[in-house]
Amino acid sequence: MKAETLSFFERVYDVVRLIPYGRVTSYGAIANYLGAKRSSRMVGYAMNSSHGKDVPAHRVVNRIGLLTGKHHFQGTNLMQQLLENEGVVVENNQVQEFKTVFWDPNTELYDEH
DNA sequence: TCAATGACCTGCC
DNA sequence: GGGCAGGCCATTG
Repeated sequence: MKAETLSFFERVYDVVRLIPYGRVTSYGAIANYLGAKRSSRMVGYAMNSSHGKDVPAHRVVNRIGLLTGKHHFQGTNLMQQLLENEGVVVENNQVQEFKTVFWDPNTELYDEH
């Protein structure tokens, strides 16, 4: 909430907000986009602090498309509901066609054709 | 300041 | 091919 808070967390939020509608990404992809591929855990940790912010954390899943953070959402299947609402097929807490709905900031934003 | 946590990822058995 | 354990880095107590 202060200038000091503006760090990895805010950067993660910014990238998450850039996720298009009906698309999802992984923690590692965001971390890699931030230049800290090894800080993938920090991305998830940042999401933990994203509560109360306009950050579509439901669009962020692990590298296998598993809704690991669903447990942290308000409802039990709220995260899945939001994803399905955007057209993302989710089953057993797992995103179907993950590679199809997957949105890699490194590829989409930079777009190094 | 030190130590522990964490919505992960990669590597090894 | 599947499962288990360790490591990384930043934030919080």
